[in-house]
Amino acid sequence: MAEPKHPVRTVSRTFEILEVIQELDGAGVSEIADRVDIGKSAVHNHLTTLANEEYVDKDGDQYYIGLSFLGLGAYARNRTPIYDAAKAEVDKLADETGELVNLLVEKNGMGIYLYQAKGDNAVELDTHEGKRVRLHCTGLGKAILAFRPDEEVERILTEHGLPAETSHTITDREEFLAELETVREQRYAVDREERLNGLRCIAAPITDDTDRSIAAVSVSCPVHRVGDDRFYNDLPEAALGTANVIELEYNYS
Amino acid sequence: MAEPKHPVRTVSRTFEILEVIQELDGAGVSEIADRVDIGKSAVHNHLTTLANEEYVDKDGDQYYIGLSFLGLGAYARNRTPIYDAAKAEVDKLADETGELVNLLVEKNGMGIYLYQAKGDNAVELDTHEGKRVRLHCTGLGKAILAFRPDEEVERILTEHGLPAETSHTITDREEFLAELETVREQRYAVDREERLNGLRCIAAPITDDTDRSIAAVSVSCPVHRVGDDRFYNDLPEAALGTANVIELEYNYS
DNA sequence: TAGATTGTTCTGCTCTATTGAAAATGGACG
DNA sequence: CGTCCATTTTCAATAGAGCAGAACAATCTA
Repeated sequence: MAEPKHPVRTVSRTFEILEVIQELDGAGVSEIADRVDIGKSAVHNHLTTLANEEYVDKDGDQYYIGLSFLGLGAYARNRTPIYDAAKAEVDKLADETGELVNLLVEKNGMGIYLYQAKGDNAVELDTHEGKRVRLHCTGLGKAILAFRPDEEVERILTEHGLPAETSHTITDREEFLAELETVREQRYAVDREERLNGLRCIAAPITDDTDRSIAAVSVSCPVHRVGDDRFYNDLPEAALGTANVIELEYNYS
Repeated sequence: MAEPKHPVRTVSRTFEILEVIQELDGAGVSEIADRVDIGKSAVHNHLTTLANEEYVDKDGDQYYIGLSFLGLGAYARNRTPIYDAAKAEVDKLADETGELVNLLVEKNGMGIYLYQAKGDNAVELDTHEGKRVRLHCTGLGKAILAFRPDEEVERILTEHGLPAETSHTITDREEFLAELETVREQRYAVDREERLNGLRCIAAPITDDTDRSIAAVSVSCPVHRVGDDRFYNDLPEAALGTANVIELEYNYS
């Protein structure tokens, strides 16, 4: 998006404040004023206004993100057609594997976790619904990029780069493009601790009837608990099966 | 919440715009300017600013709620302790009954749907996660109010009133309080088309160790498909069982 | 009790958001 | 192809809104 010609600064500041509150997991006026570059009284004015409309909860001297955002967030998610088609299947896969199952979509070159379901043994991660991640360092992202036109992949890689998240992250462009080729061949992507140490995933793309990816599902599990046998044999099959069912649901109903 | 002494009007206007977009399910500049009482160019400035930060998606001339809100919304929900304890059980209940299962919490005297899971035969409703409803007209709300101190109930009823949503809504205060007594006795609440014609629900409260309600779960189903037998015998048992498991999970872990 | 920290209120100044009109844009239709 | 109409987008001027800073209140610590 091009820079707005006449930005409304107050709006940006408001969301800046909200993001700080989220980051700090609840915060007070002074604390926020330190991080956002405006005075205490201005922050205070913002917060009382937001609290009045229930966009933040005030508990004593601490302010928290309000549940009103759930209305907007859930609404935005429900508008995403793939969500409706995928949710039940993602739940089922989490149930069957016992692991953490994720659904990711691409928006403006970044990945957004649209939904996740926890199986009984699911790892606890830093991911949560709505979280944004770079595409190159997750299995999900690779699965999505593998089924996009070359020029689109180039554009995204150029815009967002390939910074290393762990020592396993693929940071070389050529190497990454070769990896996408592999993904295309086997129709699923593997994340070998490329975003988080100790975590690996199997991800399968969900494509439309022109074979363009619109989302991806993954099963994430800790390296030390799930051995190679299950990881390289059972999980790809499970993920592919789920992706397939979702595709059918999405494309033909 | 008391009226802010120094409200930041721009913030209110921004959220007003966002709510209009949600209500209209996507809207253009003029359309929004008609509903919000400010000029087109001002609306345009707001929208470009919001789009720049990806809080709205621009598609041609239409603006839509952006997925960035999912991050804030899901975060707010995860901060609600009952969510984590309840989600898996709600899913299970939806699976077993095949109906629509809801989880509601109270905030500032109103009900907020925190989560819902659809069974195979689930009705399609106007409810969605994050939606706010008055407590008096839903089984969920009655289940929550029944396990709150009298003075709190009085305060909420006074603040929000008991407007009729359908011809079955209980609008008389005395009658409503008597209904709560019944709910306390049987430990579940029945919604007999009190919020929507053709829809009835069984709702069970989820209480903490002082027997104060913190949420409620319900099973919703259409009158014409689910007969009295199943409705009055099977569903209460199922809902109570689920509420019970959630309580254990919530209070002792 | 003094001192430190944080939240809240207040006032005037500055700069921002808004208005209103005019210029682009993009269909729809003959 | 060009003419409408409806819409979005730009622009300049101005009213008024948001902000900084100081003062006050409240709470906590030592």
